[in-house]
Amino acid sequence: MRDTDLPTRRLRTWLRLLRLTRGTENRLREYLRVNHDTTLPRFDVMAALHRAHGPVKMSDVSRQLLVSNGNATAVVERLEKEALAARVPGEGDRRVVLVALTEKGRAVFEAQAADHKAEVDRLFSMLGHEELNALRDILHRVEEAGDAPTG
Amino acid sequence: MRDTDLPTRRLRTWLRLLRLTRGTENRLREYLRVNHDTTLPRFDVMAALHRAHGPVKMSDVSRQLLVSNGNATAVVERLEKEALAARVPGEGDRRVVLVALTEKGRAVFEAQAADHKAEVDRLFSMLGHEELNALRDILHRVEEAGDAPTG
DNA sequence: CCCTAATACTTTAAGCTTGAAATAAAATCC
DNA sequence: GGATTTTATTTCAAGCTTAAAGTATTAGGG
Repeated sequence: MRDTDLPTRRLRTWLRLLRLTRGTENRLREYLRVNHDTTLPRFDVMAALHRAHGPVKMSDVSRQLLVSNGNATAVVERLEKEALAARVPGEGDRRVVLVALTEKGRAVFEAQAADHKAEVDRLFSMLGHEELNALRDILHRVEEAGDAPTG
Repeated sequence: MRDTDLPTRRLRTWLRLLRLTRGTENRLREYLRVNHDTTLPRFDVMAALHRAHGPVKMSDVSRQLLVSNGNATAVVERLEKEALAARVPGEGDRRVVLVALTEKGRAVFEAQAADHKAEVDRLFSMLGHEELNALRDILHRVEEAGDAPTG
């Protein structure tokens, strides 16, 4: 396959990338389910809230996670039902709704996050600094392209 | 961030990879919806059937796409309802169910696939042979690891 | 052979996700 | 400053997805 044209190579690479991502997500989902009785969407939203060190607009949650508005609403609703997150009305703009982790949510997330990081480390243990550098350069190149898929 | 430790770098790289994949999937979903009135799961299943050049076991579909058995059943059911795919009972083993594209399904898919490939080519147009080579090496390294997430 | 275990698939309940419509509030424009 | 448009969020219907339980069939071990 030495002379494969670029479009074909790009397609094949994308399919392999997608497969790697799906497989990794499956492992992490299983890990979070078995060890922390939670799901990836919940974990992702809590991670976004934790990262922010304070209340976050609903729209920022969905923008960051690249999911729809309705999705953010739904997941936050479930987190609220378990007292892991709480909604606060926006101060200046009354259309805005802010979300933040509760005390309980912060504690629960930090325990999950430590384990999650260790699991990711294990899943990608075959990649050292050199490979990570190469991957960093490629991701950077994709992200900086005007119509970058990551917005 | 020059001295970031490996576990942290692996986690950050994974998060960026996930973001790239989600963004790309969002674009392709939108593209298929607008231009071909179909969805990614349907497209993925049809691609697996098309690739096989003949009937495929249900279990092979789910294994290939890294989704659950029940999911494969559900998506195939919808494809069947639109006469794009058809189920055939397995010959030797009566537990087995085989699936294949119909004539219509094959024609429909081939049109979709050509456009899909062009769109992927566009989304990754910033990657040339050199970057694809680097990415190929990294993916290969991950895949060949014993506990590779891609199974 | 018959019993048990393993395999292939489907069904079900619950949760996830999207796109579009609905609601509400703020910004813009005569 | 009242009408229109834009922005922020929620609601809704439909489809996607999983994990677990259920059904049917085959394989293996006395």
